[in-house]
Amino acid sequence: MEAASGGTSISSDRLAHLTGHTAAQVRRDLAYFGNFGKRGVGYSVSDLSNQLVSIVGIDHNWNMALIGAGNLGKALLAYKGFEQRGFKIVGAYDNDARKIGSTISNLTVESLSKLSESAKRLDIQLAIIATSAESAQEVLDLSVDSGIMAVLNFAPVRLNAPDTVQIANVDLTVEVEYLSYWLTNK
Amino acid sequence: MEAASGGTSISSDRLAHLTGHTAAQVRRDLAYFGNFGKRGVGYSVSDLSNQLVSIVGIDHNWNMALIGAGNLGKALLAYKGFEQRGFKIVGAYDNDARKIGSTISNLTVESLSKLSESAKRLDIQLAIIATSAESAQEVLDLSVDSGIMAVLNFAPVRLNAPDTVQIANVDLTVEVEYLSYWLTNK
DNA sequence: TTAAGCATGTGAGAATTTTCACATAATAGA
DNA sequence: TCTATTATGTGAAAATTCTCACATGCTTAA
Repeated sequence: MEAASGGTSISSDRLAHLTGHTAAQVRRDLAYFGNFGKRGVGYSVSDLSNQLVSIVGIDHNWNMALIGAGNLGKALLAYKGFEQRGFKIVGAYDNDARKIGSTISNLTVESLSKLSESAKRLDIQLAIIATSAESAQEVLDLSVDSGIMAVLNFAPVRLNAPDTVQIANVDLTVEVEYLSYWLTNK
Repeated sequence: MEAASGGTSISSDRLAHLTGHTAAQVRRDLAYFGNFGKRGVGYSVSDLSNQLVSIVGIDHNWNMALIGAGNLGKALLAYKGFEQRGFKIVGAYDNDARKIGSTISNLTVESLSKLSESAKRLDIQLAIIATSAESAQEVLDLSVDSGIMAVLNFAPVRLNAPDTVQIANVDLTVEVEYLSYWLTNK
């Protein structure tokens, strides 16, 4: 169980068991990024972790803008999971005059018109869109204009962006609909 | 543009454009469930919608239990998207004595020990797990024992359940990590 | 030093998914 | 009625993804 680097090691078989994949799949996927394992031994847990952290790019902090300070936006501001992994929400923006100026989790909600200036000043690379479906495309366009290159979209719409901007969609209703399908057809 | 049934119709080409897929893919996927289209015309929007609503099983309501009344849980209770699509949260549960008895969005948070009885009484088929990663497996086991067959899991862990129970995972950190990878390696 | 045991990394093949391309059915206009 | 046009549904090919199985390298023990 001891790897050369001193740490405990883990086999592809065990990783597969833990993640719900097959051992061959784990080996192939890891081999895509490099030869991290040691034949006859396995993968050094600490080495592997360091390598992956570096590859995924979470070895340094990213600054994020939260756009949309409704229920979901508030929850995301309060959510500790992002910051733990190096994703820090440094600005919150909304178009609703009743929300602008209010403070949530130590951040003051600003007018959306401030986004472009803030993005540059605060070095924001990533935006979270937690607006309604109707406003989302407009907000995305503004984000792109502000130089933001990656977007986490919670609005239930397919957004159009240039290829230089990456969008990850989180659609909660799609997930429950999948479960509904399963319950219906099981 | 008019389909036989009277409604407006839409082509696979246009559906593809709207959803970000190819026309051939749209046709094959729809054909898997039945021959909904009309050659030379397209798909009747209203017919297609009805068919899909029925296949996905959202032509009737589902009752859900929310487990974990932290920030995320509160946001999910306040989120309108579920109810709009026929998913109704009819019970909220937590183990934290400070949360039990409090009211969020017209629902009183109950002790987790009440889940099993409530699930039967309220005909709950679906659970949302919005607890910490540490509690999630335990909460899942309890849900399974309570007869719940489908689970939407927000805790960042891979849960083990019998094959008769379906789990959909929503891991927000995975999504931002994907964006981080993209920003790092673009 | 040698042999036995272990687990990686990876060709080769299998399985799955996607795309191509066209026969077929429906519609509209002359 | 006949012709031109349109867009589905689907075989067949292409591309991609996953699995099998084993040569290879590392470790331990005698």
